[in-house]
Amino acid sequence: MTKKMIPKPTESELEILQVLWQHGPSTVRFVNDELSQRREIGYTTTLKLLQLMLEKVLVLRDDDTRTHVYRAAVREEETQGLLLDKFVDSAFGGSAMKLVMQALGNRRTSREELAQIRRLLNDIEIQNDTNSPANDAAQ
Amino acid sequence: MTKKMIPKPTESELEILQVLWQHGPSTVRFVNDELSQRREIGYTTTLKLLQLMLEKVLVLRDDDTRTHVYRAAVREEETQGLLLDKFVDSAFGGSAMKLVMQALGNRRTSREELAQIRRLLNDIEIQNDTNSPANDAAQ
DNA sequence: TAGTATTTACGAATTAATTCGTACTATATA
DNA sequence: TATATAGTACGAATTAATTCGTAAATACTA
Repeated sequence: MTKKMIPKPTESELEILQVLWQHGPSTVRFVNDELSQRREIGYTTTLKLLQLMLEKVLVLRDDDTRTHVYRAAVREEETQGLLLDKFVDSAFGGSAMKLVMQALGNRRTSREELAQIRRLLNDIEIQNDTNSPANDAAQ
Repeated sequence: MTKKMIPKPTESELEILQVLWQHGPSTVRFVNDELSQRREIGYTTTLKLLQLMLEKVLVLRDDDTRTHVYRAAVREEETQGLLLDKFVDSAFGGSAMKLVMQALGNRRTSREELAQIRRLLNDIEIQNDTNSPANDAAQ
């Protein structure tokens, strides 16, 4: 049942995935232009990164035309979930709660965002009650 | 005004900081024993890591006795905050909200934890109202 | 005291990530 | 067509992180 195991993208690879997730399938030129807005980076560096990402199957490419077009091979939410798990583990000793509290506590959060989180909390609570009334403690 | 700039700890350095934060000042031997419970690692590797961390001033050490004692030089919350900022930026394109939603959505959260977050949300809302009634949007 | 064990210091190998130069090929244009 | 432009492939240098071996010093123990 060989599950599709996403390799953890590196910092640079993540930058590129962000571009592809946000703008859809793109040429090396386009990706490089985007990255260049954030930092100094040569064209062939971007090209090489995309080629390496192709080997790792983090991206796919259409090379029918001379100018190749790359697109993300991994979903945004899935990848973020993977990274989040590792991050919670390495930086917060496994406590997602601590991370959430820290994230909410240390920055300005608008009324709209607060409301959004409350809605999510309500949903979660309903889920908890519906599915297992006794299970009010996490693992 | 030379602010104290914390260098971003690497993965391994973070592992060690976790041990020091959790157990307080420790010998190389102790840190190594702790790390060994999680993964394969040689004694001199741990030693070397601590020595490098000393240079970066991520830790301090007491070398009055032959067996040196290391302790964290950076605070847990502060370091986590720094890492969180970078992580939000690199993995979530700067959106702390997306991260929080993902963190809450993708795992079981107990009733007690939900209540804890609600309390925090209330506090934040009061702060928002008190300090700047008009400012209900984060930049 | 003689030998064993523990510890520190430090050089250096290894591995992974990032970066870019150069050669080559295809396309566009003067 | 000949020249310039834009693209891909790929080797290799660089840098950072991790790992460990070995030597030297100190402390323990038989």
